[in-house]
Amino acid sequence: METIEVLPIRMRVTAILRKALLAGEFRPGEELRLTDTAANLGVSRTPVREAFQALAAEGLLELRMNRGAIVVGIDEKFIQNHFEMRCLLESEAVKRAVQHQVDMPKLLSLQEWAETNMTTMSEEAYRSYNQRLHMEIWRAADNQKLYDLLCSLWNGPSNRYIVRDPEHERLSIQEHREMLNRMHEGDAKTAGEVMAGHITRSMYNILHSFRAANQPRQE
Amino acid sequence: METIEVLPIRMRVTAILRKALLAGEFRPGEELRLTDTAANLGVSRTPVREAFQALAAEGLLELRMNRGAIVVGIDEKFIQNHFEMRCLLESEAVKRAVQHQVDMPKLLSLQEWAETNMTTMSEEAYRSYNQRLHMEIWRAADNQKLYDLLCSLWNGPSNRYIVRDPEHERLSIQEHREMLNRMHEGDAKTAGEVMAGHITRSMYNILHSFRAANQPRQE
DNA sequence: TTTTTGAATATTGTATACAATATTCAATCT
DNA sequence: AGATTGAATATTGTATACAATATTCAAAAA
Repeated sequence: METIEVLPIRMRVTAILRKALLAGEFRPGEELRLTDTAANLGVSRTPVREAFQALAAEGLLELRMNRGAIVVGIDEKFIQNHFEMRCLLESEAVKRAVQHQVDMPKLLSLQEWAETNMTTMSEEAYRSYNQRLHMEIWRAADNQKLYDLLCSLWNGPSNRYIVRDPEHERLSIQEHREMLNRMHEGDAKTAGEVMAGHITRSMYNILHSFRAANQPRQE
Repeated sequence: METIEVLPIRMRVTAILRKALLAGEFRPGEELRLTDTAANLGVSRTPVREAFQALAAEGLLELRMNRGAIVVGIDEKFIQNHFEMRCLLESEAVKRAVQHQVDMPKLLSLQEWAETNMTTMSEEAYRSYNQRLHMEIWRAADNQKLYDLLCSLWNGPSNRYIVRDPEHERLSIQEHREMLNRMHEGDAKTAGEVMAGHITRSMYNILHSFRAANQPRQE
């Protein structure tokens, strides 16, 4: 029997606000009022309040006692900070995955699928492949806390593209292949370095589109 | 004018439950019911619910849709996972602190105070010194996300001693001195390694008291 | 006996009520 | 004028009400 999973309102509100915050739809320093936000979304204050607390834990909002939430600005520094942490933790995950029992056949079949369908993949298909590949590595790293930290970072600015970027997807698939080869050889150190390079290049990619979206001062 | 800061109930409930969970006062897998917990603490369900969500984000509880929260077991693996992440991130913070503008005079005066008062320090004084020293390094690392991650890890099993351990405090102060010397010389790599060793030794210390508290099976 | 059903019970998720805190702004004082 | 007070307003934090979902368990069916 198929059960249809409906997310609680709190989750949907969190996702909606997170997306808006990362897209820069609120001004940095702006106050978000519980009552207004709830009214705008057509829900009560309770789930919005809970969403605010989750987003504060993610560093996207700052909660002030009895005075609501203020928007933390998304700037280049913010994006860099996020990616630097992802870089550190993803590299660590790869190294640990090699040392533990990573399921190489599973990773390789996923990778082969992506390489075969590279040119015809939908954006959704690419994102699914990408997430599955990364998460399989996190899982294999065999450290629940590392896994949790990477999951929370995944919701950050890392994976919020303005528009689809086929060239980035092509390069990523190449880098994944390179990394999987090193993992297959048991070369944890090099595999970790390839991952680090992959994340760093992704950062430059995001920073580039961030600048394109924010800098065009038409003087 | 001195203002007395009173924490919201949600915060106090979170702290109380976190402490109890880390102390193993609930059985792993046990269901925590919102209604019962609220009644036990003498508050309404709302702040307890919010505390549950925060603790779930910390990995201490698992929230199930419409079915309350279950207690995640604190075992040696859990403690190791936490410390391994702290080790990775604290080492990184030290290395970055050296490369940025760490306030060495501030750190050194704090350290000198601790060395002078080593034998007479209260537990509270030691904890304050320890936290200030670590946090000053995190701050100097100049990456807000790294700082936030380390703050959240600080609330984990790392800093929950069963009883006071003067020998551990003495060794820690020594290790801090060694690390500060390397930082002062600008040797980021070695300073990071000293930090890693410090955290790892702390882990063994906690694991030891954890075993002492949990293993004594009187057969 | 074992399985299935469904009403009764229990518990959560969301909305709303209420009390406490913060903000605003016009009136008052220096 | 500029600072200060304090009532009116707004907003949050907590409690409670209500609706939806899950669990239990006895009765019916196989």
